[in-house]
Amino acid sequence: MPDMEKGKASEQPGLLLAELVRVQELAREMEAEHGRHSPDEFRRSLLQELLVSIEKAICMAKSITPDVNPQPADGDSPRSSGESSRSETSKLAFREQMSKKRKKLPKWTREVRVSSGAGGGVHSPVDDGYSWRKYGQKDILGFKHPRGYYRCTHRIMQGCPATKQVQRSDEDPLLFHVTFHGAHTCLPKSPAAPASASASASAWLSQEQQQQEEKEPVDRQQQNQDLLLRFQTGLRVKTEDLELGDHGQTSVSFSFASPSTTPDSGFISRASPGFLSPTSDSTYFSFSPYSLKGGGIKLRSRESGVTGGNSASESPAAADMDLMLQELDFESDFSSFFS
DNA sequence: TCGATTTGACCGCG
DNA sequence: CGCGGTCAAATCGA
Repeated sequence: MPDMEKGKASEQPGLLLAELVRVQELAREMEAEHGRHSPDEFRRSLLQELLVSIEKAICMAKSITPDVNPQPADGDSPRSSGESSRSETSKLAFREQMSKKRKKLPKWTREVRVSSGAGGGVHSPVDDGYSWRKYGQKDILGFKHPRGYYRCTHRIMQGCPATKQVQRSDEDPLLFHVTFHGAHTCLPKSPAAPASASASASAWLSQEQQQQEEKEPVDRQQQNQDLLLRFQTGLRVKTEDLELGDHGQTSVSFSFASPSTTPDSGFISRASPGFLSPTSDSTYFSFSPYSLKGGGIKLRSRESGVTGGNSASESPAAADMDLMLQELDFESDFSSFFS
């Protein structure tokens, strides 16, 4: 079950480097934070994030180390079985390629909790700054709620392999287990000259994200802060909904319809599930939502997505990014490396 | 009109 | 053979 085989040796180094840079940034942030009176929670988040980055870096390093993954892969050679109705060999080929690739992708999970008081619990505010496109939903044995499958919107355009699965917790409807597969390779259009935070941030964000963003302009001051914080606000805060209530029935409109739902419901954004582009030298794209929170900076979140991304019936009050990283663990495949 | 989501079918793996 | 993951046609909605 080695999930993460030695990824493309050619790209891993870049990712690794990016991750290391991130680690460094986080460390600096912590250092800067040292003398300050920041909330414990904030520190803890930072630390946690730092740990995660380190772990990722280690995994990547291992993955590109020759002897760590002796298995050349593979076994899924072409199945001799008769061809399935799903005709088109090209399709099949594509699939096999995909699945083969998937095995190489790193995978990690995190649990995320939404703090919406409103009994809503209707949507999962799990967002990480990337734009995802849902491509499936399935009821999973043993789970009360269906699991949502998302992949990076830029899969086609940029061949970004990142995917994630969002599973609402059985016990706590406000808790979501998010499993990420693969790192993002999609990138901002090389922000050659990141003159302003917004500029760079926009570059990083996808079109739709921008669309959403534009509805919620970040005020100037904030932008400066953001700059300091390395675009932490570049994160899009959007709500994605999973199933609705208990019936498992789905209805997007519904979840977004509730104008009165709690303002802060929603959102958790954590960034960095993806890595920086290997080719980019843009190390400034290091998101760190926690800083936002802890730093006392509040994201104006009327667009927190709760309301479908802008209908903002919410109070302009800054939502205190109630994000909580409950736990963040690397999956078994990762642990397999350490054994 | 076009991109995103829904949803049932398909398919490989265990 | 069942389950989890993905595909893709139909549908939604901005």
